Amino acid sequence: MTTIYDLARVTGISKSTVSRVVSGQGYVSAAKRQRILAAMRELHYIPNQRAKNLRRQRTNTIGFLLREYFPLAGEFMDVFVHEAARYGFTVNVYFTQNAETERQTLDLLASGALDAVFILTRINDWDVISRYTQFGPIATWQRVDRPDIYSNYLDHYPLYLKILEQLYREGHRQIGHVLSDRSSANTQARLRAIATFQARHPDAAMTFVCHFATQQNAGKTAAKRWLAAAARPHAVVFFADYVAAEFVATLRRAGGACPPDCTVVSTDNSAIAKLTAIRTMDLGFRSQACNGVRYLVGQLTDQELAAETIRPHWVKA
Amino acid sequence: MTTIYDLARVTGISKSTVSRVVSGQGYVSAAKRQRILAAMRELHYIPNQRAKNLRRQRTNTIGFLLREYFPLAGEFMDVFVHEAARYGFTVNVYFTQNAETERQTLDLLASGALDAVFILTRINDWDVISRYTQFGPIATWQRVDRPDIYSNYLDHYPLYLKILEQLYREGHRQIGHVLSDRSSANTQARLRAIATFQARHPDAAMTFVCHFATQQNAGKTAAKRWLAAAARPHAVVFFADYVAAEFVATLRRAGGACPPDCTVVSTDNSAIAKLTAIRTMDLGFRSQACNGVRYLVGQLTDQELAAETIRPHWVKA
DNA sequence: CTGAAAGCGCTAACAA
DNA sequence: TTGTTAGCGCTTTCAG
Repeated sequence: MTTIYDLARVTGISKSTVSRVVSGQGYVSAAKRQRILAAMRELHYIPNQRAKNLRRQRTNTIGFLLREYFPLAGEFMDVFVHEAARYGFTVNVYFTQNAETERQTLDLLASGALDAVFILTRINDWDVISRYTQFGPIATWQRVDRPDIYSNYLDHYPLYLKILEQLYREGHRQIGHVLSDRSSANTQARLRAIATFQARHPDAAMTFVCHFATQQNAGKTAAKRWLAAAARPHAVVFFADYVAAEFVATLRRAGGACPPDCTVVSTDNSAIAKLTAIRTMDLGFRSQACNGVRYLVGQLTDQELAAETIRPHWVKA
Repeated sequence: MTTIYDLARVTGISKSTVSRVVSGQGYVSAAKRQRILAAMRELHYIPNQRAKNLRRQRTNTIGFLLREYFPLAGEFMDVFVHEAARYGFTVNVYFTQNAETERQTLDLLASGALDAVFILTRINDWDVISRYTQFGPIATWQRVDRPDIYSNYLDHYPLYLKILEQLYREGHRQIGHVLSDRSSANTQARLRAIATFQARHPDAAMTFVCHFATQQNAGKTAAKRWLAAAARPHAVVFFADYVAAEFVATLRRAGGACPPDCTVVSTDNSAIAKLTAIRTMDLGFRSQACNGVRYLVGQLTDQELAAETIRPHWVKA
């Protein structure tokens, strides 16, 4: 490993001048710069990142935290990593699994291993997570209203209402709902939308409602319940494309087809929706990923990076 | 930020003794240990990772390189990150995009930002990549035979032959092939299997062969070709579940169904195959991910970590 | 068992 | 424009 010290020794120029050339900061005479540059090439000099990190108190690394893997997480990460790279940041992935591990991972912020953290799906209370903002900026995909945690969320209430109204217009009077965990803010918004819709249209039956904490097997279970239901809803709205796709696949295995047996609607616009031809509404996760990065980078570099505007829209099949 | 120095000052004990307690290395009297431990708690001490990294010439970070995202990459990473975490390593994700960027990313090995590198999909020649092994161990998902780069590959030749024989046994005499890039070692193995099969069964027609460099839109294009083909093969084997799924979706949009119009077989055992009920053979990518991690960690920590044996098998739909 | 001291490789304030 | 110097926070000999 060639170091800056070697370059200084070989060229007979001081370490600091070499450092100036290497980092491109400060004035150096053309003659010396050339000599140093030549030596750099000759000795295959590559600056030591670890030393830089210690010295500058930065690692240019963002932690990407999620409880566990789900297909959309991969697509989200794709966008996130690309956007971070644009600003010279790299992304470290962590599966948090439980509250304890999540806290330990957040400690990496305090230890200086991470400059910032993005939480795709959380475990601990926001109060707990919030404490870590003293060590670095935190952003999340989830919906929170806190001054210290950035959340680029969308209110699901009007959107869900829009979906329901659309189905009503198409003639559906029995609509099922497959929702995420009850505690999630988005689920609560959707439940409120259901209540509003119900009040508006007393002729619509909204009795089929399921909740799932994870995406794994949710679609399968929902399909079984649908098959066993006394009054099967002819339209079901899902909280994730993956779950919707699993629902469709399970139904198909049981000899059904969606449609006509059941109209399936979801809200991600993921690769899976495209493949399985599920009707889906794009809620702008790609923009949310970009905005998350921009907020974090903005905080770290003390600048205001413009956020992309999220435009939810139906994806034509 | 509390440092080891603060702890020393507060307790009146030397830095080195504090360090011994913090790192758990070396002998320290019970009394002093208690005093230090108490101070650590009181001052919320968290060791600085950047300083540690510089000092120990290690970051405990593995770089995960891929050209671009594809659904299976996400599932692969899921396993990879979990396995790395078991050994105390964290994973940094990089999209390499072009040869130049890939080289720059490999430079991170030389800069000490990364301890080791795993290459899911490469761009540069192995000769180029090989040079970086002087800076740290390199493993890959791709098939290579080199002493310095670890590759936990599977010979696709016998497996592909097995798939073809199975289809033949089921009565198929016209089999199509959707393959990856011609330059890939796996594709070459599959082409050899096709040749062998052809020689063995002259009554089988193997005229439908497509090659695709990326997974994006490959299935769609293949479907269009299939629809336009003079003699449509009633069975097609794909190099990736995602591509197979896109093929099926495109055909379905055109009014077809697989089966009976076309039997679709693939080789990943991904989440998508499960959702779309595609017949697929598990080639053990999960084990390959684990083995990749184990090799790299083994090299870094100078031990021999047992590799999982890969057992390819049909996945029952 | 403990402390002093050297140093990982780089940066930046300050002086010249 | 350049060099000297003082660290960043931690680990690890080496004496004591």
